[in-house]
Formats: sequence, C-alpha cells, structure tokens
Amino acid sequence: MPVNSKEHDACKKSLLAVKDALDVISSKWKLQIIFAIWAGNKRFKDIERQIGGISPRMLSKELKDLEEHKLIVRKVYDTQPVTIEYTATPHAETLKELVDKLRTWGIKHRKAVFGK
Amino acid sequence: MPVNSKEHDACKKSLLAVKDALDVISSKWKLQIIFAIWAGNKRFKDIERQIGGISPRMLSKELKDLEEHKLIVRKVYDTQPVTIEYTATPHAETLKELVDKLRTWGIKHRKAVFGK
DNA sequence: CCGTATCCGTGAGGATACTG
DNA sequence: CAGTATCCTCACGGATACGG
Repeated sequence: MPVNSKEHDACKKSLLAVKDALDVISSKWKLQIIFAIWAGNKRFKDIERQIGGISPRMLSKELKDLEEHKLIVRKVYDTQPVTIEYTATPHAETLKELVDKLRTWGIKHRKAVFGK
Repeated sequence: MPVNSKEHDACKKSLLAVKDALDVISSKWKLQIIFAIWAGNKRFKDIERQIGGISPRMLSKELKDLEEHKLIVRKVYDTQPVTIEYTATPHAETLKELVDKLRTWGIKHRKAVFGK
C-alpha cells in the first residue's frame, strides 16, 4: 500500500477512535472503579474502601464521568436516609475482553523488554 | 466467585500489566511515531514532518523511550554527514492487533454513548 | 541534519475540611 | 452516608533558541 495522503487521513481517523477508548481506560481510577463495582461493591463508601487511596473528590468525579459514558448506572433508592447504588451496564461488559488483551500484551511486552 | 482478598490481589496484578501496556499506548505521540515509521519514514526529519506538530524535543524523547522499550531500533550509518535511521522491531508488530482492538472498541463505544 | 537546553503553562490528580 | 469546596503540586508537553 502506498504512503499517500489518503492513508495518512485514515490513520489519523483510526487514532481518533483509539483515543476514545483510551479516554476511558487510561485514567488512573476508571478501571479500578469498574472492577470494584464488578466485584460487588455498589455503594460510594464501599467502592472507596475497596480501591483504597482514592479521594472522595476523585471518586465522585470519575463516577459521573463513567455514568456519562454509559458504563455505569446510578440508582437512587428512597430509603431513610437515601441509598445510592452504582451498577455496571452491559456495555461495560465489552471492556472485559479489551482489558484482557491489554493485560496479555502488557505481560508479553515485559518479557520482550527484560529477558524472559 | 467470592469477593475475597485473593481475588483483589489478582486484580491489582492484572492492572499492573495493563498499565505496562498503557505506558506505551497512551502517550500523546508514541503511537503516531510508530505509525510514521511503519509508513516508511526512517529519518528524524521525515518522522517530524509526517506527524506535524511535534517538537524536536518531544520526538527525541519519545524515540529514546521507544528504543528502550524495544519497539524501534536506531541505526547510525557512518556517512558524511552521519545518517540515522529508525526502524520498527518485530515486537512492535504485535501492537497492530492491540491497537486494532482499541480502535474497534472506540468505535463501538462512541455508538453506545451517542445514538447509533 | 539530528538533536539538546531552557523556560513555561496547563490540567490531572492529591490533601483536607466541610455539608445535607 | 454521599458527596462538595478549596487549595495545592507536579509531571506532561509546548515554544523557542542553540550546538555538533
């Protein structure tokens, strides 16, 4: 395939989709939060405790972000006092395979860089 | 599966490998540099021109980093003046599949967030 | 051509205190 | 419990000038 501007454009576009994926995956906390929820933690405090080291400010911010990206759902229960539960969406499930690919490559890469 | 500390540890380890992969993939320029080299650009100036917008400082830094990570090789030719060529390693090839997965997920994700 | 040296701005994330 | 509100730090990367 020739190295023309058409290919160059396609490459730029392709990187844009990659960037979309990375926006979710490459932040410090997002994956950890989703993992914590997958592990059965639904409440704010539970997630905070499970992860350990995250500040409420960050947790709050990232939860909002994940909800906007349709990866989790925030449900408010009208108890006394009010109860809030976060759950992962089906769409978040699709992350599992992707993360697994990243993990596998990460291991392979480490072997390639340092001897096996 | 129970939410015990063993599972928690495994999760942390798994995220470490993911982080290794992200170190390569999620920087602003690394992928673009590798793509530029794959496209046939071997010289510093060629890569710089191909990408457009990268400063020599950044290009230099990232090239060193990529070499340390065994993704590219720097060859010095004893011409007058000296010529330098960067080439991608076979190990870098393994990135192609991974990047493709990221791209595919990115597209799917965008459809999930905004309507299809 | 192939970089290095300096200086600088920004934004992600941390620390801590506080509210309904 | 479920967050907000402030203030702060620091690394990432940008801009520009220079050197072999």
